[in-house]
Amino acid sequence: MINTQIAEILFNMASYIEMESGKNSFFRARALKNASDVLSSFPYDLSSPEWCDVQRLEKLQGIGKSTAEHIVEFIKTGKVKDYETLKSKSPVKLEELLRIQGVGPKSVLKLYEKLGVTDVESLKKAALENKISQVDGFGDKKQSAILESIEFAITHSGRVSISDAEYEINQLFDYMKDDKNIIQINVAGSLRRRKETIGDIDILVSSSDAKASMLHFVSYKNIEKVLAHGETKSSIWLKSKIQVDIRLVDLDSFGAALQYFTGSKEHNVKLRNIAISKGYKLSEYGLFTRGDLKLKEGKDEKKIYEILVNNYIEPELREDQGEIEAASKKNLPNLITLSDIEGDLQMHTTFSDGENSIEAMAQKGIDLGYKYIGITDHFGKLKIANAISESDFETYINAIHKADKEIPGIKVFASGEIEIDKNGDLEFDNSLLERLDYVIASVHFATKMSKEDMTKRIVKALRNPLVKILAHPTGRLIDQRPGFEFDHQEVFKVAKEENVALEINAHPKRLDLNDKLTHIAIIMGCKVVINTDSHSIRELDNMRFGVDVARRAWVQKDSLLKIDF
DNA sequence: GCCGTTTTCGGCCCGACTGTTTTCAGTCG
Repeated sequence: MINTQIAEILFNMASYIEMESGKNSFFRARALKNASDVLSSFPYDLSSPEWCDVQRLEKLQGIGKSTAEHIVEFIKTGKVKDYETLKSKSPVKLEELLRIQGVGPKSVLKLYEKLGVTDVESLKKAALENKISQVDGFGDKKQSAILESIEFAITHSGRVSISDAEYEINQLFDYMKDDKNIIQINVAGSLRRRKETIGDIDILVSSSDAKASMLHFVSYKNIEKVLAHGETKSSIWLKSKIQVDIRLVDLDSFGAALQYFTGSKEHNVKLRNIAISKGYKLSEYGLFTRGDLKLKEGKDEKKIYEILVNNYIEPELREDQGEIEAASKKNLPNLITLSDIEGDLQMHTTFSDGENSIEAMAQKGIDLGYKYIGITDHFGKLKIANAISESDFETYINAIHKADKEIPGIKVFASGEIEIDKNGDLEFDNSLLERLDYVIASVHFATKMSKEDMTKRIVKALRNPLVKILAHPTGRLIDQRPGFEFDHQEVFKVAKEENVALEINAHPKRLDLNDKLTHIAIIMGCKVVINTDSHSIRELDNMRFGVDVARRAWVQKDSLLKIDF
């Protein structure tokens, strides 16, 4: 998305400015970084006509005239002149060097001036030649830390999926339980906010013996390297290349610390300002009355929210997307939970590319407490997915009907995932499709169309009365490929008119629609349906990741698809 | 560069940790 690109440019501009030694450069840089944060969590497409406007953008908190002009310039020309100038004036490849942990703009400047370091390659060379440790302010430890960070950066792609992060944290928590000094332990940060990808994992611990608990943490067997080991804060790299930061806090501050370290940064800034306006000071140590600095509340996160904004705000909402205002007006959404999910309407069996039988999927559905499942094997020309042909149709639908009849305790719907062809038609005999309980339509091929053509293609499929669900609407794969381009607003509008539910695909690689688009869709009145798109019984457990997306998108029960087929 | 019950100038969050120092700068979150 273009928002991310612009946010990245602003961040990079800030880093170049930070390298300058001008009087105000520190604050100019911070302002740009702040603007970058605002844009990276901004839910609307900045390139849309309503937002690509300097005067409109300037009204956003943290965006001033100059940043607004950069944004519009980038959308119109694909470049920001000031950024190009900064880059061309600078002798170093700053963006590349800053990916090395522990290396910041000041170090880059010094290493360039003293050693002529301009990129990661020359940085590595200087370290191997033992030159970095000779520079003022650097030493042996710093030099070897830089070398290790370079190695790490090569093998570490950046963010990991929420499912990988969750797997790691479960293992680590099992280990931490062996330390009997621990009174309380919680995950914080973006994992607690249930973001789709996680940069690093933050955990918070209260212990009767802080020193011992910290030692226990840094002795974990899956550690690749201990980055920091202090009294109240330590950081490690796991062998799986995920960074974990731990904080030790007093039980009396636990709620405040949990609030603080859960973030997001933007949410916290706003909450702290509310605290100030109400005569308090909020920090990770507690909520204090401003004059005498008396502790008002620290232990209980819920109470802090209640004092400041009348209502507890769920972690998934803490992105400064209006949740603080909504809380103050007692207008927060009543978020769905996993127990609101009554079934799963997209899954594949051995009839196409799945691993398990219809019966096995149904049994697992029963175990999960579902009222229904929908079998949606691939149909038509998708050879790669072993799709069901028109001549196989009879066998397939009979097998589902048989399972539905013979397995008590769950309704098994007969359905299929049908490809939307380039023209927007369903790639299968529609008279056969009519015999299914519902049709789930999706795009897998010919995705490199113009935005206009793709919009027309999807809209035409939505107008087909057989189609009840649009599966993984954007086709994105997290960290692998961006979604295909189409006019989201137009598609959502038609989905609402035609009563087609938009899928939140719960597979951790997809999570499509994402939180931002889902939020826009439900505001426009669309229904959403969370499906796992499972290809095995194991994957049916992924439902929770879809629920995370829905919660982050403010989805309440009345926005979920109600079965009427 | 951004912002404003301190509103067009003057201030901007801050604490922990590390490494290199002997009181502090840089980085990170």
